[in-house]
This record gives sequence, structure tokens and C-alpha cells, in this order.
Amino acid sequence: MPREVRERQMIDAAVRVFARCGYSAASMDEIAELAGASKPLVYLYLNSKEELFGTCIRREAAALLGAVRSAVEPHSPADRRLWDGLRAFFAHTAAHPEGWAVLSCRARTHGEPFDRVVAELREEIVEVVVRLIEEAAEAAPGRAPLDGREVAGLAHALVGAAESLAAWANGPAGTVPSAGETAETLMNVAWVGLENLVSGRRWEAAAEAGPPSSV
Amino acid sequence: MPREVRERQMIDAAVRVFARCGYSAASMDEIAELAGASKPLVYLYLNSKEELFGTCIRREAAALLGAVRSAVEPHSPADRRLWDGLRAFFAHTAAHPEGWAVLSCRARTHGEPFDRVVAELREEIVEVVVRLIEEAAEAAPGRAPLDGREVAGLAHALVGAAESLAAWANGPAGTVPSAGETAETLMNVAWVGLENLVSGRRWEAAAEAGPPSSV
Amino acid sequence: MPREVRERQMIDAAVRVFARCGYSAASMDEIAELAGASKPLVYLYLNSKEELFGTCIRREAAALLGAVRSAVEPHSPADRRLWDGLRAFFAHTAAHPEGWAVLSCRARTHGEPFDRVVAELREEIVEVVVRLIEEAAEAAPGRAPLDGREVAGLAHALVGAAESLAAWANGPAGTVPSAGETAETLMNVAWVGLENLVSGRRWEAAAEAGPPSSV
Amino acid sequence: MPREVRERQMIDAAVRVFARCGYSAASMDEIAELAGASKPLVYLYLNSKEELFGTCIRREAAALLGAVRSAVEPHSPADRRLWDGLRAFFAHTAAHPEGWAVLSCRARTHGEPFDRVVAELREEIVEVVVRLIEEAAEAAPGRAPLDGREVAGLAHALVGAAESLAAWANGPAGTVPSAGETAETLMNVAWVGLENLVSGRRWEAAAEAGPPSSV
DNA sequence: GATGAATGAGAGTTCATTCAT
DNA sequence: GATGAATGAACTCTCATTCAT
Repeated sequence: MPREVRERQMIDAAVRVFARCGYSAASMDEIAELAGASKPLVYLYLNSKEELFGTCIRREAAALLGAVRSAVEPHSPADRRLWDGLRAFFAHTAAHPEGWAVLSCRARTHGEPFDRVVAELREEIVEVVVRLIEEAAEAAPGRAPLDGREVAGLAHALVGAAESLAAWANGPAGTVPSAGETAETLMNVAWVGLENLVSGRRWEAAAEAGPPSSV
Repeated sequence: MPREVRERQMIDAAVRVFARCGYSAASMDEIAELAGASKPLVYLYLNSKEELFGTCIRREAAALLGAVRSAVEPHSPADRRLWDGLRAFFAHTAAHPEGWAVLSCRARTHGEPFDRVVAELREEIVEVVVRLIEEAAEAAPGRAPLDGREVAGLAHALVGAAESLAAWANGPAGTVPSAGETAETLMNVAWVGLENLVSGRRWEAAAEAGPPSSV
Repeated sequence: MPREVRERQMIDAAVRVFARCGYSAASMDEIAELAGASKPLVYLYLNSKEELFGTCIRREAAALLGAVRSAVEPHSPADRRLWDGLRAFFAHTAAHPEGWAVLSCRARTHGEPFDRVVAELREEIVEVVVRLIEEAAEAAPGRAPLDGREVAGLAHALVGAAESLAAWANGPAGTVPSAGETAETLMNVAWVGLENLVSGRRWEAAAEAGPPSSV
Repeated sequence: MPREVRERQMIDAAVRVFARCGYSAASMDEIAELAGASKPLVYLYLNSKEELFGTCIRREAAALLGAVRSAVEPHSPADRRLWDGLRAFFAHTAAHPEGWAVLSCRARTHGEPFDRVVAELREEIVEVVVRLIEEAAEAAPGRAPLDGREVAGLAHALVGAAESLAAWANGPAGTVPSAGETAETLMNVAWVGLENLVSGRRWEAAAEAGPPSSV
């Protein structure tokens, strides 16, 4: 059996096991067995548990990013791009729940080099969203200037909402909404909220709210 | 030294270590040492690693829920309750980053009984948000009926956004916004978006979009 | 069983196994079994294979050096001191063949930190011998000046001869000479040779020997 | 590439690796790579690690013995033969430090069949020296009869001294004496000592020494 | 109530060795 | 003749856990 095929089988198996157990609790024995190969072969091809984990993360991150990117047409209007991206994101995470589990949770559990890969992936996505928001703001009729930090916060909120919805949508079968529905739900609250925001409509803490400084 | 004090020291230490390393990579040796007690004593009081982990999760979940609940006055208007709750949530996670790390990430890494505790905490919060949304919808002048599943989706999105912002706000110091700012950012987009939503304003996919069959 | 006792048993066992197999071929399992303890206990007390090996070497080196030192009276004449030292050396190596095997052969097999310990022990002994030779030269009636490098060479030769005799004397039982005999043999050739040397009598390569430069 | 050439390359590589790491720590992977051949080929030609090690030892032993033998002319006088043999020994060990390392140290580390090969080499050399000593004794003017066991001891001492000097002479460059110098140093003390010995001059333990019972 | 002493089980990793081609 | 692919066995080391005191 050619090396490349074997290697992919191993990485597939590793993603499955890492998704189920997390990094430390995953055992190389189990991965090797699931891959249908012996442990020494896994080490020959993938070198070490740590490196194997890194390979898994990078592969899944690239796959997710690729799926989102190829779903977005660069010349569409901002809302359409967000919509397409969200739909692709929900579709991909639903289709590859194990990969998504590794990225969204397992990878953050095992300090430094992997944190970073996932954090970079996240930042990349956040920046895309930031640009979308800025573009939407420019195109908006109103002229309320948006604070840079607030935009970053909005982007993080949007990404977090998407992640949360992905987890929810992958939940116990039966009530799972489709990728399209999920994307629509998010678009409805986020995009409409955004439009209002850039046109200056904001929520104001009631007078009696008291200074937030105390918290 | 009375048992309760010792026990709390142990749980404190355990939360710290679990937050730093995750469940499997945490070592009882380290926990015992950090707690300033001998290992047999830890076992005498807390029985096993698994049970200790469960105790940590439940304690931190109760603390977070308690903080949020006691910040919300039941008779305030819906928006005010959301605002207060969010502020308390961000303040508590910022003040107890290790507890939050255990809840938000570590606990999801170690299957079944712990998943469940965290999932239950999450559901509890989501349901609170669901009720807030429904209440807001009823109070709204428009009368667009909200689908139950959509409301659930919105609530999940809001909770996810809050979690994401909590992580962001606990990030590398320097650019970290305060709990108040973070809460405001989220309120601005979410509440305003919600108001529009319940009054019937929705985002519509452009006509020519058509669902790409492959996604 | 108190820790110190156990620890000594472990080191005893380790010396035995290292002497028989060398560093790499020795197995911690075997050492633990021979010591009558479980492997984790060995690690708890001695930390690692490498550290355990180092501990063995240092203990055996100190024992040998101590035996030789306490046999030599500092105010005896030079020849008497050499004689006493040699006898103690042969007696100790004969009484502790495993310790001597570790020092003389196994330790040189496992790069750097251990090479060094043994090399230092050897240098220490060589320097003692160097001083003996110099003292003997000063006391000698003749006045042939000894070259420093030649003295070092002589000392190394003497130490090597002693090592070789120790190995020989520990050989297959039956023909083994006693420590006293062995020491006497060496004294006879070395000390008498030395006396002649310092009084100027040297061996001269026959005329037809040709220049050593060609080799 | 003809088999013999390949085979020699492999043995060369093996000697290098064995010299550096010792038997157990040497890896067949490394040997194969250094030889520029694939591992199965090494096994095809040399059968196993153990056999390969034996082949290395025998080759190096034969080379050393050959170098010494061909340097000695059978009809020279005894001192000249010793001198020539020593010079050749030091020259060869200096020119082939890796071969000498394998013989002098690595081979003794891996029990039985290899011990024996090296021990036989040593015995062969010792016997040559024994004959030289006996011949010298016969030719000597004095008539002190030499004990057989003492002669064997002397020979072992001489060989050990030579080995020790070889190691010393191969030490850190800068102070290393040439083969000729090293040989001369040894001749000076050994031959002159021998001459005295056979003519009856012996070192006598001082009267008051008395054998310490404990040693 | 508290601990020093001890371990069974299992982790990641490496190695000498062999086929099928 | 030569090799890419593959493995059983063994190694060092760690951990959760339990007694005897």
C-alpha cells in the first residue's frame, strides 16, 4: 500500500481519536489500530504524537478555510459574501464534525504551538469579518463612525456566535437545523443589527443603570 | 486545620491545574503539592481524580450562574436584565479566568459526565436568554411571529458570542476592554438586531442566490 | 523498609547489572527486579537511568579512591607509599570486581558526563603517581633531569599496567595471584626501572634502528 | 558496485558507529545510512547486528596484529623486537583510533563471543611478550630464575601499560606525543626494569612493613 | 488526621529484522 | 541486486491509587 494512502488513513484515524478523547487522553495505540497499521509505522510516517496532532490541526484548518474561501465570490456585495461564508462554514462543520471538534476544542487544550495554529486560523477569519463590517459601514447611508476596537469586538462576537451555532447544529440529531437555516438565523440578527449600528442606532443603558466602572 | 478549609484549598489548586493542563495532562501529584497537602489526603477527601474534576466543574458552574443571577433583578425590563446579566458574566469570567477555562474548554474535553454538567449549565443560560427574547418579542410593537427553533438559535448565537467575547476580553493585556465595554458592544448589535427582527425586518438573500446544491 | 536501605539495594543491583551488560544493554526492569523493588520506586528514588548510572560511577569511584587513600600513610617514603597504594588498589578491585568493571570499562562506553567522571578519577590517580615519581627522582643520587611529558607518560603507563593486572588478577579462578603478589610484580619492574631511569640509565635504540620519524 | 567493495564500506561504517556508540547504542539504521546502502542490503551481506559486530572485531584485531607482526623481524635481538613491536602498536592505534576503540573498549562491553575474540587477541600479544621476556632472561648475565606466573604478570603489565599509553597518546591533540616518543618512554622503564629484574635486583618491602591482614 | 512507602498498568518511542516487489 | 513497506518486542518513564503506620 503506497505511503500517501496510508498516511491519510492515519491522519483520518488521528482526527477521529483526538476529537473523541482530546490530545493527552488519545493513545497512539488506538490511533494505529483504527488506521489499520502498526504503531512503528505511524511513528515512521508521522514522527511523534505532537507532530501528528499538529498535522491534524493544520489539515483541518486548511480544509475549513478552503471551504469557506471557495464559497465566497470576491466581487459579491458584503452581505452576500457573509451569507455565503456562513453557509459554507456551517455546511463544512456539519460535514466534518470531528475535524471541527479538534479545531474548536481539543486544539485549545494543549498549550502553545497548537493554540497558536488555531488562534491564527481564528484571527484570519475575524479579520475577514472585520473587513466585511467596515465595508458594510462605508456603504451604509448613515455616517456614524465605528471605533476600531468595537469593530473587532463585533467580529469576535460574530465568529463566536457562528461557532456556538455550529456546535448546536451538530447536536443530538432530530432537531438539527440545516446549514442554510442556521446561516439565516445568524444573518438575521447580525446583519440587521449591524445595519442599524452603522446608521447610528444604538442601545442605551437606561439612566438608572449606574456606572459600569463598579463591575 | 479544619477539613472544609483544606478541601477548598485542594479544589482551588485543582481548578488551577486543570485550567492549565486539561484533565488528562493534570497530575494528582501537582494538585496535591499546589494544595500543600499529601496525596493520600487528597484521595481521602475527594476520592478520585474524576470526582475531583466533577467537583471543580460543579463549583465553578454554580459560582458563575450565581454571579449572573444575583446581578439580574427579576422585575427589570428585558433589555435591562440582559444587560445586567451580560455585564456580570463578563465580570465574573474576567475575575476567575481559571474557573472559566475549566468550564469553557477543559470540561468539554473529557467526555460524558462532564460534558453533561457543562451542557446543562449552558442550557440553563440559553433558556434564560430564550425567555428574554420571547418577552422582548411580546413587548415589541410589530407582531412578526418567531419560530421556536429560530429563537433557540438566536439564544445559542448570543451565548456563543458572549463566550467568544469573554475569551477575547481575557486575552493578552493591553487591548483588553472592560466588562462594561464588552457588554455594550454585544448589546448594541444583539439587542438592536433583535428589535428589528421581532418587528419583522429581516435580511433576505438576494433573489439570484439560489441554494448551491453541493453545500 | 526505610528509604536509605532500599536506595542502597538499588544501587548495588544497578552496579551489578551495569557491570554485566554495559549502560545501554542494561534494563531498568532487570535492575528493579534484582533490587527486589518495583520499577516506579527505582525512578522515584533515582530519577532516571542516566542519573542512576552516574550515581553508581560516583559511588564506586569514591570507594576505590577512599580505599587507596586510607591505605597510604602520607609520611612514608615514596616507594612505600606506591607499594601500599598498589596493594590497596589490587585488593579493592579484587574485592569489588563489579564496581571495577563499571569504572574501568562500562563508564567509558557512554559518552560525556560519565567519561568525564572516570577520566577525572584516573587523572587524580595519575597525578598522585606523578608526584611519587618526581619525589623519587629528587631523592635519587643521580641527577638526570626528567622531562615533564615523560613523567606523565610513565605515570600513565604505570596506571595502565595496574589496571591490566587488576583485570588479569580477576580472571578465571585458579591462577589468580593475590593482591600482594600482583603489587610486588609491578613494584619490581616499575620501581627498579624508575630508579635506573632517574639515575640516567636509559635504553638506547640500536644504531641501525632508523629514525622513529617515519612511523 | 561489486559486493566486496560494498561490504567493506559497510564494515567501515559499522566500525565508526560502534566506536562512537558502543554495541547496544549503535543502530543499524545509522550504520546503513553511513555506508550509503539500504538496510536490507546490510542484512543480506552481514546477516545480523551481532555477526556484523564480530566481523568488525575480527577485522580490526587482524589488522592490528598484522601491523605489529610485520614490523618485527624474527631474527633481531629481543629488545629490538620489543621496540619495533611497540612502535608499530602505537602507530597503528594512532592511525586507526576507531578500530582501536572498538577493540579496547566496546568489544569488552558485550559479553561472551566478543569478549573472547578480544581476549584471544590480547593473549596472543601477551604470549609474544612472555617469550621476549624469557629470551631476555636467558641472555642476561645474572641467573635469577623467573617464576612463570611472575613473567605472565609482567607481560600483562607491559601490555596494559601500552594500552594505557595508546589511549593517552590519542587524547586531546596538542600534547600528544608521537608513536616513537611513546614507545621510547615505555621501553625506558620496562626494559631497564626487566634487565635489573633478571639480574636479581628486586625491590624489597621495608622490613617493618608486614602484611596488613585486612587487605 | 495524616503520611512515607510502594505499585500495576499503560503511555510514547525505538529497534533489529523481514517480506513483496 | 536492491528497496519501500511493515512489524513484534522491548525500552524508559509516568500516573492514579493504596496501605501500614
